[in-house]
Amino acid sequence: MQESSLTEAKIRIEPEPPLLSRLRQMIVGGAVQPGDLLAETALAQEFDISRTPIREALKQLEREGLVEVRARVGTFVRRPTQREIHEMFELKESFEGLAAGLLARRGPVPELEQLRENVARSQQAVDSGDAELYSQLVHEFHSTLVAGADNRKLSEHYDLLMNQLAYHRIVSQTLSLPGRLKNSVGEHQAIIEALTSKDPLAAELVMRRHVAASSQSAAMAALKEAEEQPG
Amino acid sequence: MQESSLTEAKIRIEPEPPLLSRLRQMIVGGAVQPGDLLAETALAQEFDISRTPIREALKQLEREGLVEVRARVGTFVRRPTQREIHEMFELKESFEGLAAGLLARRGPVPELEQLRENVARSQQAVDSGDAELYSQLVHEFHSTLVAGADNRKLSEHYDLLMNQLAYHRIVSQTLSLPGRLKNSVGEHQAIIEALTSKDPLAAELVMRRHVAASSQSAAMAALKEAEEQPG
DNA sequence: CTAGAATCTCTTGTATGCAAGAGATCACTA
DNA sequence: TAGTGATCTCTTGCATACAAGAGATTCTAG
Repeated sequence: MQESSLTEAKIRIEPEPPLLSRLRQMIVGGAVQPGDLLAETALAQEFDISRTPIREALKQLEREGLVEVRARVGTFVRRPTQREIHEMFELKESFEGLAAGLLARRGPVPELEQLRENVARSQQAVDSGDAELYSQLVHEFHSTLVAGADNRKLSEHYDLLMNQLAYHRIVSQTLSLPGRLKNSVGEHQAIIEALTSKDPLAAELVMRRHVAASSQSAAMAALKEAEEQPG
Repeated sequence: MQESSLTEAKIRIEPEPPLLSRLRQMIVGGAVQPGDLLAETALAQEFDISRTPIREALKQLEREGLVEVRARVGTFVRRPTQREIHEMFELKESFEGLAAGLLARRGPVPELEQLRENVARSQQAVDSGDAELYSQLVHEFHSTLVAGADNRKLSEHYDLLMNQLAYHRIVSQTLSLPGRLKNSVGEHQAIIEALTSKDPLAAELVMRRHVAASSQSAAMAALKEAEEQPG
């Protein structure tokens, strides 16, 4: 292969093609349902573009586990199996545990203050009974925590995972046992305390216990959904 | 979107397109070096196929972090930054720790016997001074352990990670401090004991300590390589 | 000799036509 | 009516032509 005469490529953040983002959002946002056909021709017309870029985006989404491309049959929105959901929750626990450990090791960082503000707002949401807002804040808490680990590769893997869990997150967060809601605020508070205690391993274990607990109710919600919508 | 009239797709293992595998192997195997240009036209001629499938494979590899596609300039083999290498070793520790915990929780499984055989052969390789074989067995030990966790999503993420670390694994395993080699056999033996002790958390911690230790020497090797081949 | 602009070449991005196959539909037969 | 076969339509897979831009090169002016 020919050696490039260019100097080392500068590190640039490349914006993701909007087409890919839009298609992904259609899936994780629930605009299309598992089992739905995503035909290249139809999408090409809808986005007023040729099949080629559509095709590339769909291939990408296949690699992300969001769709399944069946040769000469069609591209379908994928529904994770029960087993995959279980596996992904195990990974989620590991990722967020790692993030908590790394964050605790970093010491005082801006993200910690964001987490504190998040908990305060979450408490207000619980007090005012705004389940929708609370659900959003819970998601934000976990995202902020992972971002605070300051490990981009971890973030990449985490985003990949959470996209696949997205539609299940919707049901899990909203349908989870009401009793867990206010309890969750307390757990988030405890997590912050562990993060500031400068004991990374303790922070990791507290985080993992929290994720495992919330995953349990989320998995139950996912199971319930699977029963209601038999494939 | 039109609902598919098909019954739920059966779970089938789809073989990966050989083209993609071959291109990936060219990169992780070292046939092409970081910075090298992978021009679609040249590859199309080399593989006697049109640009379209080549292009799709390259996009895939970009998503895997192995190449960088610069619009209207070229597709180049990517060299991970020092920071990324550090981040990936952190992830590796987490992944293999999770795998050890899951494997320990599973109890007696065939993979454990494979690991014992691996250690026995590794000891022979050390005794006979076969560094090449030993390096290969070390890799096999870790692969077997992750596979034994019986979590496919974990395996997917792990494979993704290890492909990116592949060319660094080459140097790290072969160039790592000779003193660590025989020490490593002992550590592998200790890991197996922890895996059979039915204490998942202990197994995880032992595994993570081992990975962290070996990562340190590997990171040193990667750093050394980076100095020798300035971008 | 140097600086700068125009040009030129090589690259990827996109559109489109055709091939091939999977699956649904419909006709036909026992 | 049930089963079976051919056909037909819709899908993705692949090849290719053209567009557009980045960067190296060359030419020109000072």
